[in-house]
Amino acid sequence: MIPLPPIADRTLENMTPMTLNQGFPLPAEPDADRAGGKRRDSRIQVRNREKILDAATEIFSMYGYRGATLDQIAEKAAMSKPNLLYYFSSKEKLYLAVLRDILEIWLQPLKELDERESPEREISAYIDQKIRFSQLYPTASRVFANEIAAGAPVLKPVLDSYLRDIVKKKARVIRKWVKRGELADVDPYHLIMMIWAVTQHYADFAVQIDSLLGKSLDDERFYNQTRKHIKRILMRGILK
Amino acid sequence: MIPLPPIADRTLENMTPMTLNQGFPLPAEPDADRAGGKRRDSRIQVRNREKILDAATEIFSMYGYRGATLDQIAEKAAMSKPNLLYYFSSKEKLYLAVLRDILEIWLQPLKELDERESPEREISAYIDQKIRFSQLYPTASRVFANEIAAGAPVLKPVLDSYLRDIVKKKARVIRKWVKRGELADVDPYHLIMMIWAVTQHYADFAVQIDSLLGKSLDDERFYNQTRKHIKRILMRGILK
DNA sequence: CTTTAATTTTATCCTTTGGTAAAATATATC
DNA sequence: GATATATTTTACCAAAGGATAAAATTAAAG
Repeated sequence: MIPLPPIADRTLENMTPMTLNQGFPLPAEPDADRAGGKRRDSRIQVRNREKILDAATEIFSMYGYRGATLDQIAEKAAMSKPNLLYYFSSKEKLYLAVLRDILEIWLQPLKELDERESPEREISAYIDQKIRFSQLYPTASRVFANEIAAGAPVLKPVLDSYLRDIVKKKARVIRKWVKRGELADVDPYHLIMMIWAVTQHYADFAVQIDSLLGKSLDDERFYNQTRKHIKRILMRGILK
Repeated sequence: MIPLPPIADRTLENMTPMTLNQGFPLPAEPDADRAGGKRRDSRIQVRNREKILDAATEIFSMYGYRGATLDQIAEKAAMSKPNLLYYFSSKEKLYLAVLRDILEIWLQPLKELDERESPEREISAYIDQKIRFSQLYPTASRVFANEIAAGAPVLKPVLDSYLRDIVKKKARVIRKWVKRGELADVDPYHLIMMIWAVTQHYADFAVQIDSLLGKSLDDERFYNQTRKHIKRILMRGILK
């Protein structure tokens, strides 16, 4: 069992940061929630958990933690609510599982910034990865955005420690590039956030973009045009 | 009364775009919802509506339409729920009122882009206004973001027509600048979205930024640093 | 096959939530 | 200050939503 404090006085609803996220990025599922018995990870088990996580990601992405209902998620996953609860014993645990998955893929690209390479190559690759994430996991991106907008009740501890450390480290990399004269004199933090902002925007505001242009990143042409355009302007803005 | 179709089969919950937004940006409150009688706009009336709208904006910004509860909003507005419902007869109407207010200020700056001025001056001013909006109305920005993430159940018609037209018009302005050789060869739509993305990010992800930097746009120093940084990179990226 | 364990369904519970009715109180106008 | 109107409070209600219990079904193992 994930050692959650009692729900009553400290819930996601109340926006209080969770107390548990000590092991990082998020507490490794401590074998916890799987069906009680012995015969684990049966084919059916794996398939259903995946179905549920997908459905949950989609619903959470639209309505946030509070606005999403288990009924909706169950319906999207094509199973009954109690059946869903057989796999994830509470809405909160399900949400945690979803966030855990998202965080992992969200963080990965940043970690790869390598000061030994040229900023041109590295930042370009980073933008590529971020926009690819927006294309592949737009719902995940929105779940993340929602969590932040809600005050990061779950992720706050992660932001405050883990993410903070990584970003600090990568800011140093960028600063090194600036000192070496390979990059214009930009603030590393603002640069990183600018890249996040622009790339995530295409996932988070996909509906708006579709309204204005009738296009989405699913369209390979549009995807590439977007990618190149972002890179052109940003790279021009920051390279010496 | 705002002529809303019956709630049962067509609600925000169901994400179906509202059918009403024909008058634009959003249906002008057709005198509708005020307390029934004659003595309108009493001081108390104005004050309470404002209190409610503020509270609602804050709560909606955190939890979205579905996740927000009237109890929360009432509490934040320091009044009882039935009292709140005396001023706005339903959650849906309240949400509409909030969105109406937001849309107005959100749209304004874009309209002002003027092709007779230089792009340098105009785009710079536009960025200034957008970042100022993020500073002054971060919650409004998040309500907007939430609405879009939810599939724009209310704003879709507005995006599809009104916003679309404005953006199209302004894209033409930008294209003109490009043709005149005052601007690098950028795609107008992507440029506009890039500006939206970057400026709104500072409102929508304020919690994340606070985690990473311990700063917010409320801090005048940080505000100006941010503003200048965004402008420096973007302007450098797009000016000839 | 039979037996045991895993999965799914059905029925149900309690709390929250949007909303109403009507009584009570405050405010303004004459 | 009496009367009419506007505002606020109190008491509810029905539906939705998270969760549980236990029966029914399905799948796996011997």
